[in-house]
Formats: sequence, C-alpha cells, structure tokens
Amino acid sequence: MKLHNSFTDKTEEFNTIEPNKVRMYVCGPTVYDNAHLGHARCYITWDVLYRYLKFKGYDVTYCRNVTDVDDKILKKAEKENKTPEEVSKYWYKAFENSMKALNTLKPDIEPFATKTLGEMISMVKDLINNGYAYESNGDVYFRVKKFKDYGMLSKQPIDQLESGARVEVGDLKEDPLDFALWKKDEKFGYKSPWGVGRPGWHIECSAMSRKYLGKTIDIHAGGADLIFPHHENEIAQSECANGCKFVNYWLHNGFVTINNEKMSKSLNNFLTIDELLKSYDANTLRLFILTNHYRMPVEFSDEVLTSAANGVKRLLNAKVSKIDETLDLTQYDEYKQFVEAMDDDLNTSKALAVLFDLVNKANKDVLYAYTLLVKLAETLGFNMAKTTLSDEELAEKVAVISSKLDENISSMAELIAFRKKAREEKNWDVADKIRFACDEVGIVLKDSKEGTVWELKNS
RNA sequence: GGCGACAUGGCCAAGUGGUAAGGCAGGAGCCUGCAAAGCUUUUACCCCCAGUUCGAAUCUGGGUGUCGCCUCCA
Repeated sequence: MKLHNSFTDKTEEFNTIEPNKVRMYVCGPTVYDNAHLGHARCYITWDVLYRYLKFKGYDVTYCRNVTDVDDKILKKAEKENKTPEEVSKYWYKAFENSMKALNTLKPDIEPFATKTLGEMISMVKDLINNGYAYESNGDVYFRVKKFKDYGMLSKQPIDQLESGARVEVGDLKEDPLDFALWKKDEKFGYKSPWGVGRPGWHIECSAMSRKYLGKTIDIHAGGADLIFPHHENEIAQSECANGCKFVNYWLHNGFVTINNEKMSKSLNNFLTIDELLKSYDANTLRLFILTNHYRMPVEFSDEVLTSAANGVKRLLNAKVSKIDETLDLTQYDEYKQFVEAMDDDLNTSKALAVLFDLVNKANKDVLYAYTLLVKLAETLGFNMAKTTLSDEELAEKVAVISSKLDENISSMAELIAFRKKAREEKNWDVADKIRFACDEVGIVLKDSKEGTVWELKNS
C-alpha cells in the first residue's frame, strides 16, 4: 500500500521495519476540555488507518498518548480549585467516552505523560550529555542550531524562522529558536536533576514513543497543525538522543473548517463531539469525514451533515441477506476495488463508492453483496448492526400497541399475522390503525411481496 | 514577509495526459391499498488567460480567489 509521507512530501510504498509488524504513534489529546469535531476527524482518520492495517493482516501496535501535564490543565485546576490530576482524569474520561461513542477502537497503548516522566528525564539527560541541550536556571533547552536537519519536516528555512522568532528580554535561551525540554515549576512540578519542574510538550511524545514503540517507528500521525513546531521538535529530540532515525512515515490529516475558518479552541468556533452526537449519529459523522480525503480540508455545515445522514440511511437500508461466513470475499471485484482504493493513500472516497455499489447489488439480490458490504463497511468503522430491542423493551411496545388496538396481542409475529389477515380481507382501516399504532412507539412496518417486516424508526 | 494546500454539476466529492466515480438534493418512470424502502432513468467539458502535446480537469507559466502553518492548537 502507499501512504503520503509529509517528510518527503511524496506518496510512497509502505514498508515496515519488521515484516508484518506496524508500530504507529498518534499524538493524542491534552485533556482539559471537551473534544470537538476537529479531534473527531483526526482520531477517526487514524482509527480507519489502524483498522485497515489490521484488515491487511498486519500486527499493529497503536499507541496514542494522553497529555495530562500542561499549562491549560493547571489553569483550569486553579480556576476550579481542583488538583491537576482531578482535572485531567475527568476530561480523559470524557474523551474516552466520546471516542467510544464515535465507534473508534481503543489504541493498544494509551500512555499518560505523568506516568512516563522517568523516560523523559533520561532522554533530556542524554541530550545534555551529548551537547544538544543545556540547563539554564532550572529550565532545559534544546540547541536547535546544532541539529542540522532542523526544519526538514516543515520545510521551514531556518533563517526565516529566526527572523520571525520573538526575542524576549532576559531570555534564558542561548538562541531564540531553542525550545524548552524542561520548564522550572516549583508549584506543580516534579523532581528532576534540574530542580522541580515540568516536561516540555514536545519531549513527552518523543519519550512515550520511545518507551512503548522503540527508537525507530513505522508511523507517526497527527493533525497538520502539529507539523511545526511539535513534530519538528520531536524529530530533533529523538534523533539527537537516540542517534537514529525517529519515524519512517509521517502522516498528517487536514482540518475541519467552519465558516471558512479552522475549527479550534482558540477561535472558539468549535462544535463538540457530544453536542454533534445529539443531532447526528456516529455513522453519519464518520461518513461525513470519510467522504473527503484525509489530507484535504473539510468544511462543516448542517447541509453536508444531513447529506451524510441520508447516505448512512442508504447504507443501512441495504437489503439484508444472511451473512455467509464461508464465502471467499477476496475473489470479488468489489473487494479488489476497495483494497485498491484504500491502498492508494487511504482513498476512502473511492472506497465508499464501492460500498454504495454493493448496496445497489444487495438490493438487487446479488448473493455475496450484503456479506461483502458489511465486512468492508466495518473495516471503515461503520456500525452496520441494526439497532435492536431487548425482549423486555419489545414486549413493552407490543403491550402498548395491543392496548391501543383493543386486541389481545402478545408478540410482533402475532401482530403481523393479525394485520396480514386484515390486509387479505382488504380491511384497510384495521391495517392502517396497526401501522399508526406501531409508528407511535417507533416501529415501522414494511410491506413487501415476501411479507411484512418491522424495524425501528431512524435506523 | 517565509513555507504550503486547495479551486470539478444545486450541495459534497473522486479522478493527476486520452473525451468526467460515488453520495445528497431535484425531475421522470416502475413497484405500491396506504406507508417506507427499492429499481430504472435524467443534468458538468472541470476558476480565468497563455503555453506544451495528436490529445489536458489532469503538465508548464501567469492571474484571480479561498484556506492553513510560521505562537497553544487535531
């Protein structure tokens, strides 16, 4: 398969370090507030990559960190008179719930920054020892100029960066470009060889990636806004500390915009995942996101979301036939087209076209179509299961219908049989009355030549 | 100022040299007691200009417009 590598700016054949094994790292959230649609795009995109790599048969280790030490968390803690741990724990839980609601798979490893401090400190020590970093009044900074490849990822000419950099009066840095590896903080800090302080944001990812995945990894992914300075700095730290290449493939997703502006916390124009899930379901958000290529910007609008919601209906309305586990799905053209599309730098838009083609075939009773549709749709993370009711819930609904009709009916099968008889007698008043009674409890009756089936509304 | 991305039918969107996938919305037809769903069918020469080529949405140059990064940010 091919993936677009931001480092080389080329779409390259994907080769793993170890045969059949993939180690991927995704920059996770800083947990201090609700996750919004922009986060959803990022984590759904990499969820699809994770799922697809597994689908391809790779043994994948997916690591996504949780940043739980950060200025924003501390600020919030002070404001709400809580400990930083309480704040980060609360918002991590919220994040986890949102991710679950979006039907994303849990990463294999979700390290917390505060639990990886040892690795960070040892990495900073290494950098000081080999001259890439220096201590300055309790802070530790990275000597950017010493790393000759600095700017390779973001393609920033180093002199341009310098002219744009702010030179602060009384700065503790040797050079304005230098960035913090460790920051003095006597109030909320942790013990270190340089006094009490906190790690810089960039070192967290370098350390967690090294601890859990190793010095050189296959994939490192995240939002495009992390390219500079975050990922640039990670490369500098990791390669200088480890003396080897850090990442083989850098992958970045595009932004969600709203009213033609990047959706972000600072612009305060974001829609949270939880809010959105009140109006649109997880499949809808996923379809909305996967309709676009992951590197393209995506403009949010209710119109587009509604369009996605209707698309999901078409997917789920595909005529159900029995899932046949014995089929060799790989032999079908649609399977090959799907794989070809996804192999081409995750062309989900094309892959979706294959899914819709299968919907059409399923509706025309092509035997393998439904089985293949479900299998491929689930590979993209769609939930193809029909919403169902527990026996108790259904019995309750039947009881309500029964009382409305003034009949003694104890099951849906009985109800449908009762209605069938009425229809055969062309007793339309009774048949319609049953339809309306069902409708009131959220059940839709679908008549066809083969008989009548019931479904839940909006599913 | 530096670096980069994008501009395809009413909306969204794929396609990166050979005469434009797919989804949504709309029209027409079929099916249908009703309802829902479904099936068939229908609408583009791809921002503008110049160039390369037998041939370009697709390559080159110029223009216009929109967005992003260069500070925390998915």
